[in-house]
Amino acid sequence: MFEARLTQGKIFKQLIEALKDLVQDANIDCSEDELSIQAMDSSHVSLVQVNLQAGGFDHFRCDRTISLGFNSTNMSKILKCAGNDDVITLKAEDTADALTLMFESPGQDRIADFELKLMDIDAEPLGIPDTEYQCTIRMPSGEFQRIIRDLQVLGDTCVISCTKEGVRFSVSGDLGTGNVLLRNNAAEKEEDQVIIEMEEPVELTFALRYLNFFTKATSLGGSVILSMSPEVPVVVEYPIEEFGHIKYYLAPKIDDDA
Amino acid sequence: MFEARLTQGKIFKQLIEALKDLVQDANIDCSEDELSIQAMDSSHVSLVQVNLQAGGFDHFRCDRTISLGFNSTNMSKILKCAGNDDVITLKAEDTADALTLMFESPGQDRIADFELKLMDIDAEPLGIPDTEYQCTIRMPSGEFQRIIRDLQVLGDTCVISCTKEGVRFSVSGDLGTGNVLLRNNAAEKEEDQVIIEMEEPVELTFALRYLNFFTKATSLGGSVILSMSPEVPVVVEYPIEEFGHIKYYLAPKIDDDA
DNA sequence: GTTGAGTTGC
DNA sequence: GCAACTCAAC
Repeated sequence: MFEARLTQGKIFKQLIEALKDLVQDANIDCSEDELSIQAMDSSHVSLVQVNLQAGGFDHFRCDRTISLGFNSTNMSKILKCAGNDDVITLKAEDTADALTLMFESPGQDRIADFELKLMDIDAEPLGIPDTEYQCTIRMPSGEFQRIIRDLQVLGDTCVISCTKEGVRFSVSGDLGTGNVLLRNNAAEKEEDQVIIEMEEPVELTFALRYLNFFTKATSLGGSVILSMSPEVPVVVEYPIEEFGHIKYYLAPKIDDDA
Repeated sequence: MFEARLTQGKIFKQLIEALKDLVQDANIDCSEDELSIQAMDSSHVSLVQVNLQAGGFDHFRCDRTISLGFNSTNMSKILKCAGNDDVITLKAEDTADALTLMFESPGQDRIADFELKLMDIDAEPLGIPDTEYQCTIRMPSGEFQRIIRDLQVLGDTCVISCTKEGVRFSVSGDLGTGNVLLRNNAAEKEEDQVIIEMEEPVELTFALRYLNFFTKATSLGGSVILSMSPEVPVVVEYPIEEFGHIKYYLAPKIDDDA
């Protein structure tokens, strides 16, 4: 059987919220080492990938690898029934067609359990090579969210160009154009830092619509890490301290103009 | 060329917010002395007029008078991309069809620049005689906002009557009637003062809808000044300390009942 | 069109 | 810290 107990149930709530707008159905894959979720969005443009290390749970048991296919809207509905301070426990028998979610209030004076019906989902083979990237930008996640939200006012496509000095987000549309430049900035507070590691400058173009979906993960942590290389998908990673991460992949638009 | 730098960018944000509900399109007119905006509201009932002295900017350069026609909704959208603590710089070439807005974060580690496409607007000839008024009331701007908001509950028309003793705002509607009387009051704090200067008592009737639009300027300053004479438009002025003002003009309703 | 969440100002 | 407002999701 599978059983995972998470004192900070809020993290699991936030993770599901951070992918439900993007993917309809997905598998929770559990091994004895970790819980992971991988899925492409409905239009097969982007990919989301969640990893939670077994050690980050307060209790974790997984007798055999198991795939639990869920509908993210329904999962979200059930998780709305959990308080942000609740302890959340996930349970499934090896052969079960349902996932049990248990919500315990901090004082244990309220215990709720829900069963979410599961579904069989064709697990798409998702080979994600763990490559080196030419540019890596760590910045405050709130800042990234703000920039994406702002630029959306002006258009639906955004150019991200990274040099040693900083990273520039540009948009152009009917009302006009916009640019936001963040300088490499080793602020005192780690959460305010903008840290760029770069071998070669990189400039890529993306659909703001998807970048905006990604920022639903903002509340999971203070930092976001963008990794870019020419002609390959950008990785937008929200690390979850001592526990894992949620990563989004989005292929750049190809400039036919060039 | 034209270039104006404003450390307190918030003021410009607030000004645009204070007129965008009232006017769709307007010109920013710049001379070497000042930046001004004048426009009638869409239904040609009221008029708004902004003046900012060149000396109030941290840098101001205007080689030749220039009119920059903008759509206030679009301007507002772009200004939403500026933080309240940002330094805002406006720039335009003499022949430009776009206005450049630059937003610098306090620490300068974030620099954003936007271009707003401009439009040609027929500048309506707006002769505003600088007359003496029979009554002038200076009161806390928050108090004025509160009164207008409260009275709107009861009706859509408001009578303002000013005597030496005080100013009375009256409304009458289906639910009942309401009156708010403010006494002449030389409070210690200047911002709490209600100061009435009067030659003859004046009583005028106005549409609350427009007075309410005017109160969008409340955050620009602690005081508002109402100037009234019989049968001419009231002036609702929000002074901006050491810098300029935003003034609204609204014609009184004529009592056919009388 | 309705509702909810986030953000921002008081 | 609270409330209003605005934007986005359903």
